[in-house]
Amino acid sequence: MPRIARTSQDIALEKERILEAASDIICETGFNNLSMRKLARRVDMTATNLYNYYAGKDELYLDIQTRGFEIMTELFATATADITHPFEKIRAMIQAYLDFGRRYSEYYDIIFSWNTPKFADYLGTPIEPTARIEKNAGLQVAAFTEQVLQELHDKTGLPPAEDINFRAMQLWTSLHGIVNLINSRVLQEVVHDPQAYIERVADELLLPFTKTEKGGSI
Amino acid sequence: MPRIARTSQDIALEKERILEAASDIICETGFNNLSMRKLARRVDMTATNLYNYYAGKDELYLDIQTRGFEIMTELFATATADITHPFEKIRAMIQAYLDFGRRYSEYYDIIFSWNTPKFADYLGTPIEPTARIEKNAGLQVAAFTEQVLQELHDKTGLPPAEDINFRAMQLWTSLHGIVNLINSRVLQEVVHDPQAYIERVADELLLPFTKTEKGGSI
DNA sequence: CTTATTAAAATAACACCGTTAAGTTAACAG
DNA sequence: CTGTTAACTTAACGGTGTTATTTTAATAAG
Repeated sequence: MPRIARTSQDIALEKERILEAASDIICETGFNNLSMRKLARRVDMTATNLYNYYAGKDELYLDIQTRGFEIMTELFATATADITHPFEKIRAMIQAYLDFGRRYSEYYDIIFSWNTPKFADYLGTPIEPTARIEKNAGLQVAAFTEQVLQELHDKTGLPPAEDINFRAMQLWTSLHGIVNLINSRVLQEVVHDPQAYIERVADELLLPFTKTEKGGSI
Repeated sequence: MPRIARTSQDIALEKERILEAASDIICETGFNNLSMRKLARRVDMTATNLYNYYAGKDELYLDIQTRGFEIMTELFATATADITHPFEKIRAMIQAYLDFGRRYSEYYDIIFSWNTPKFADYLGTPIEPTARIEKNAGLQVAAFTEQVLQELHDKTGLPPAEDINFRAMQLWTSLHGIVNLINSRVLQEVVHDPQAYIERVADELLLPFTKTEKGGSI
């Protein structure tokens, strides 16, 4: 005799609708202007009712981060799709990373902000599964990078097999430093020609993958 | 016949007291737990009365950032004080930067967070002077770094004079990438041995300052 | 010593925030 | 038609930054 519950698929669909609206708000007005009340207004329900779909703002954040990683993965994939030589793939991925960081800066900031929840914060909580999905989405990006480095190693012997992980991480942390400082509007105040700076750093990041490990003027 | 206003020095002293309390709160309970009301409670006044000293939370942030830069400058100074050779000074500064980023992570995060006010946000506002002080404190750190690179150049010819600014910025953005990812608890989830990773990156950052620009195993 | 003046501090209030508890609406099986 | 319960809303709590208004208190002049 009771009212029948919606299928979990229907619920997922509604969550998707909410997530979409949250993404819109973030992209339109920035991450700081996302509030449960505004989000609710946009999906035509009460703020409290959102809690029937998301356990809280944190779970929403996790889904947004996952979405960000997915966008990133896709950007990596399309950027390297038409390229055969792994060295050029790496070059393209560097550009794709910088591109993502700046075009999707709101996603980027949520993902790497220190006051945004991270996987480890949810171990043993009800939303640990959601957090795990987020983490895996991130690891996929790392795996993609290492895979390309592996390709290059197989083809040219560089980087050494034992350096693949290190080089992938180095690419990541180096580019992250730049993107983060750009998005926080600090780099612009200190570096005279940010674009030129970025290009040169990008060039030098490729050096460990060249034969001589030197060269690469400018 | 009116009550006489306090000297601007006395006001500065009271602002200093407030800033001190704010720093304490941040260091004890984290940056996110700093609120005007909590701060007021700690300095024994009302939240609204804080506005007689600080135009708003933003101005407070700026002062905190300035303080952070000052700590950083001092750490750089003491780290290099007993070192004569500029190459070793650079090595020490790299360690000092990493040290600052982790020991004073709350300051670090405020300084480089994208949702914290930056100099450019206050051009033309009443607190532009405060913002300018903050900016200069930051530039001083950069200047310190470039100065050491200049010393090294004068002594060894490396780095080339035209690269001094670039190398200083590269040191900064590279190390920032690491510190930021550590503080946001992301690096730990992806890099197997963070400490080893950091040490190797630090080593490689020194390569452009060595004769061969190669070498430096491990 | 009182009083007018005014700086410094406090009170009250506004509009927001994330979140919870309790109540309402509405759909469906029997 | 009715009992059950899922889905949703209303009311509320304690918090936030901030402004307008009022009170308190110090001090120079009379």
